[in-house]
Amino acid sequence: MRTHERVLAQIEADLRSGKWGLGERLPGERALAEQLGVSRPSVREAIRILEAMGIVRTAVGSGPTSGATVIDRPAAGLGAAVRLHVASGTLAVSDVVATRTLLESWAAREAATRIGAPDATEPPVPAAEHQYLDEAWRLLGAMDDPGLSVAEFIERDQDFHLQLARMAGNQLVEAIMTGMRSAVGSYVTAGAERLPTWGTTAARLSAEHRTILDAIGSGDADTAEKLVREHIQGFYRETGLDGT
Amino acid sequence: MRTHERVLAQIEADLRSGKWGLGERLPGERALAEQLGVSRPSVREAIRILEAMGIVRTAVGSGPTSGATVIDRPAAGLGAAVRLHVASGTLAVSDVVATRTLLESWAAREAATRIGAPDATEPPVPAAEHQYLDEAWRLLGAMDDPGLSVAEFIERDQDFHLQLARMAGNQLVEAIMTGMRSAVGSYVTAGAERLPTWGTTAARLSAEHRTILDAIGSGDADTAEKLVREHIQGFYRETGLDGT
DNA sequence: TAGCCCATGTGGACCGACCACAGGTAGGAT
DNA sequence: ATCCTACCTGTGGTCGGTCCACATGGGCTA
Repeated sequence: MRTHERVLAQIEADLRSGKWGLGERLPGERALAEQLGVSRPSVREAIRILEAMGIVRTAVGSGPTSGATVIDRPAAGLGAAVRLHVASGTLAVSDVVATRTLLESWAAREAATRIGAPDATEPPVPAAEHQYLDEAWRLLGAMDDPGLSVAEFIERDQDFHLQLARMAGNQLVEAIMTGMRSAVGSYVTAGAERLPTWGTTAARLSAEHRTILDAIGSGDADTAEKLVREHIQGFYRETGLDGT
Repeated sequence: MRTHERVLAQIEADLRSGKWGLGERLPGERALAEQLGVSRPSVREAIRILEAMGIVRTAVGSGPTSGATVIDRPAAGLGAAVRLHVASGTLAVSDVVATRTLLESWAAREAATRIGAPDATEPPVPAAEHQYLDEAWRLLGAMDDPGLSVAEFIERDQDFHLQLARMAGNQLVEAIMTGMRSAVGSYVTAGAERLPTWGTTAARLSAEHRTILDAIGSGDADTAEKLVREHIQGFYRETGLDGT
């Protein structure tokens, strides 16, 4: 096993054992190198990987915010992986779109179910779903601004859709959605900008968003799932990003 | 922007432009460093990330297999990201299980649909689905060996389930499934080994596998999806990995 | 002609140094 | 006593160079 892999394995074991929790700082690179009996470059390579995976963030300087801090950004690693493989041609954008449709229509169903029948088994955040729902409505209002550029509209649209994923309460699904967003966001914006009738499309998307939120808010899982699927598929078909 | 990030961005751009395709080799670390006007450690850090993401593989020595070669292992990066975040406590195993259930039941539906109504729009691999189906049946036969240990059985079980995902023809879904497998495989094996009545469970799983393959083979999408969902949920409920 | 051996190119690992940066702190000015 | 400034210190960022292990392949030798 290569040196940086040993370092990585050690840090992963320490994470698993709870030695370092969220928000805490790893020892400095020099200290870590000495503790593990390896050189500083090897430690740095391991930390680079952790950083790319969204496990830590690094900062120079001194004080409590400097050094390598444990964070929780699963979407960073997932997004980078998807983005790089789309770049290399391994992953087709159409596959990403299909996966997004799948995950998000499921999320809508799940969200509607949770809203409709509040799960009493989650005491820490009893009304979290409604909080997310309110935030979604707020984002929806922000999209009505006629002065928005295409890119700005898409930005808010993605925020809205991310909010839907969040309502399902599955962090992995949320992370995958966020990752895919960062991976293919530029393709989506480019596709939207090519549309000659963008104004019409934007209005239709907003209207659909409202029907989706209504369905979720009233706990109608079947309708919510169906609407989301048609909403996403319709947009990608229109922009030609669905692989056809 | 940090130096290794510039290197990474450059390589990603080159990948996107098709400068280096699958199976080709990147220039050597020394050459790359000189071309980009950076030091070798910076190049190495960038390559480390690409390696962790499953974009390249590195090998020492000389000859055509040495150096950094472009590969396509999206599951490597996705798996590492999921595994590390499970280790750090960000992602719950139950969320991973839920996501797996979601993706795989969709894959079963998709596979059955494809088998039932062969898609003539994919000329390169006309009978790929049937090929995968045959392979799945073969794996199923290998699981009947009564001399298998729990770990060996689970290993084949995961291969079987991966085969299902493959039949859906979505590389991202397949990669996510593979990644999740590597991320939580040890939890699954540990859970299975705790079961007092493993022999009974194994026999039931095998029987369910057969009904699933039958449903897919006959193009019955609804049944295939339902069976897979119940199959997975049943197993995780039995082993207590579903979060309850 | 067959076999061996070493030149060569590759990544792997390390060392030591210097830099930029941000906090914290001690000192001086008011 | 208070505030401000200048410096000290610890942090990651970057670099150049060195040496090593390894695998190949071609040239040399028997």
